[in-house]
Amino acid sequence: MPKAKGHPTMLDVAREAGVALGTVSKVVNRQPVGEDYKRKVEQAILKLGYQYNSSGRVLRTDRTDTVALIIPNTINPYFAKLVHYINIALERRDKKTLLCFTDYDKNRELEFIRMARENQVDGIIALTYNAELVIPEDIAFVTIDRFFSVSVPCIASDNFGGGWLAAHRLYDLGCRRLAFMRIGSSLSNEPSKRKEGFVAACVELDVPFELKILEDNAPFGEFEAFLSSHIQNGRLDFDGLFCGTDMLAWQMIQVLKGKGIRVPEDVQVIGFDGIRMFGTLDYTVSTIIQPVQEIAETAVSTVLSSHLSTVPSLICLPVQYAAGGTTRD
Amino acid sequence: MPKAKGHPTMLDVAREAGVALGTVSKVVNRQPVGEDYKRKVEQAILKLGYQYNSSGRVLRTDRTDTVALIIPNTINPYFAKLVHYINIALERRDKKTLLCFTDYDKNRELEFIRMARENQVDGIIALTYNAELVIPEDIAFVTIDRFFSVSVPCIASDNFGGGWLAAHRLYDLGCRRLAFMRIGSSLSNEPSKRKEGFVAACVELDVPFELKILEDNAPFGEFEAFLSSHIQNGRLDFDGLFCGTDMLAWQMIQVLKGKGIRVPEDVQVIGFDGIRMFGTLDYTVSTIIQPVQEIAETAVSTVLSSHLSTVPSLICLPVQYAAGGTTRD
DNA sequence: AACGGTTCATGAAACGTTTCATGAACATGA
DNA sequence: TCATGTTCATGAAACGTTTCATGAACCGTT
Repeated sequence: MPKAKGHPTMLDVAREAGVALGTVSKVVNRQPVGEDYKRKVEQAILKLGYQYNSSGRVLRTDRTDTVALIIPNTINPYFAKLVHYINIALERRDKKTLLCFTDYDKNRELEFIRMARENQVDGIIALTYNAELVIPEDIAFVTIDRFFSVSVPCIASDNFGGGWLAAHRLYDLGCRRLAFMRIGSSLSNEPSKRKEGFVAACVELDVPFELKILEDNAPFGEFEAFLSSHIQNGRLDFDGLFCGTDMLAWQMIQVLKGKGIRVPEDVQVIGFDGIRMFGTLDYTVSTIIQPVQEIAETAVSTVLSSHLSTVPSLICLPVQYAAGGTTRD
Repeated sequence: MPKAKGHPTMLDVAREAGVALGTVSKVVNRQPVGEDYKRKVEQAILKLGYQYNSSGRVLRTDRTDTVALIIPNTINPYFAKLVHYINIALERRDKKTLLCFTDYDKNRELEFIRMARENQVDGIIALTYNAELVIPEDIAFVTIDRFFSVSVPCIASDNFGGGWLAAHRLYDLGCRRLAFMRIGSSLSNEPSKRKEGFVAACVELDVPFELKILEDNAPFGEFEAFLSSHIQNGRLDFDGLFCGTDMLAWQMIQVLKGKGIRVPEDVQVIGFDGIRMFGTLDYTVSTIIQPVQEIAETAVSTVLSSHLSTVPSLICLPVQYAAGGTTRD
């Protein structure tokens, strides 16, 4: 008779079935077991309503089948998409997702990493803006969009190529004077390379260009002032604008419209990310699409295999251009 | 000397410090311990680089400090906000979030619940569209936006009141003929009450109204056909439109504009949710704002206390109206 | 000095699983 | 028939923590 206490255990099942504890374990784990033993165990499991309890295995084997995911939030649709596809990719491999939103708070990040280690996670995937973060060496760690060191694999899209592509596309669409805008100057991460690619293409095309990079918490009005300073007699003195993110592009388009500048007639605008309005509609700005699903898939497969082999230190995945009505294509 | 094998354990710390195992446990758990003992243990922890391992505690106490969260996706910004605030609320209580995106797939839901139980989670918070879901009785369970039974607490915003408010607001803004649109007819859940509230207000105000409810996977064109059928000589025969979600409202506004109907001059439109474009900007449609943060907070506190007391079976949280440029206020 | 009361260190037992050395049972080949 | 392999059930040990009964040490009171 099973103990009056909590749920029945493998031992209870073994007694009920008249077999050994180890046999029950094998049946539960689908290891080879004689037919009649298997049948007896399965009947006992049904009869007692036995439920597997993973805590025993975790203690014994240190295997939790859990990956921790660190990301600032899901309010930003790019992050939301990442979280989604990472969870899907993990689930397909029968792994669980332990979630942490940092809200850009360093302490929450550190606290969570400590907690994740306490919980014996199989690995950590992190998208962090904390430049000083010390990556633990003894745990599988993969970063997204930020390169730390050759021993920590970083997954990102081809930001340089994306910037290059944006400039070329604007040029091909007839623009002869370009501008780039971005917010967030303090941290040098992979997305910073969007500017580098843009500049490289401008130089290569021998086309004049402007750069405007605001500090992280700069007042929004500074962008407006920048635009105003480039307007003479109601005309903008550049005809192609590349923004670091779709969200910024969207905001700039509102400002431009407010000033009577037409998009795409007077100025063509390209953003970055490939974010759809409300997650389902057409692209609302012309954009460089990040391959979010592939980034997620790669991050997951990398973090799960990083203990096996020497892993690449930086993986750049190809981006794609998509017209969205803010360019003349 | 600690065993050559893995990380040092409490027992290693105890030996190093020359105290008993239980004493180390007390220090780690901040239970009262004599000053000198405490000091010795802390030194030993530092010296050995001891790291707490939660698997022992989980096995012994069945306490994982983990709550499972089941939600269709984070692509939908309303879900994304919920996930965010639920995680924040859990983290504030030192709980971890185990995440599952179902993508509206029943099997994934069931599989995840089984897994969550195996992992001894402290509770489950679920936003599900699976009407036939059988809620396990032996685990703390809280639902969002869908009522199952009196024994399963459900958290939602005041959907009826929101529908009522939308109709009243449209009336107060001068509308004298209203329409309601929604997608998803198969399931009767809390958000379905938006229509009920809307209808109740229309009856109360004695104002004529139309209802258009599409099946879950109906082609988008049916909405367009519905609108077309209400246009005579380039004029819409209703002047106030309430949509079940902001996303639908946004889509309808695009369609209306395409047909030369001006918003809000010719028809005023109110949505539901309070979703901001890109998560940061002003409301892009006039809307009934759901108190997402309060919903999250309430769901978390309910699921964590549901073993203590008898809990309410349905909690409705107040909504709020916000103008967003698609109404004349 | 004796006694009751309080505080707190001690260390063994228990949690539910996996793993592994052992040996039983049986099959194969000479 | 015996030697040799092969398969597979057995059950004890181990994983790292919490908990609890025990008793030592100390304090204040009579």
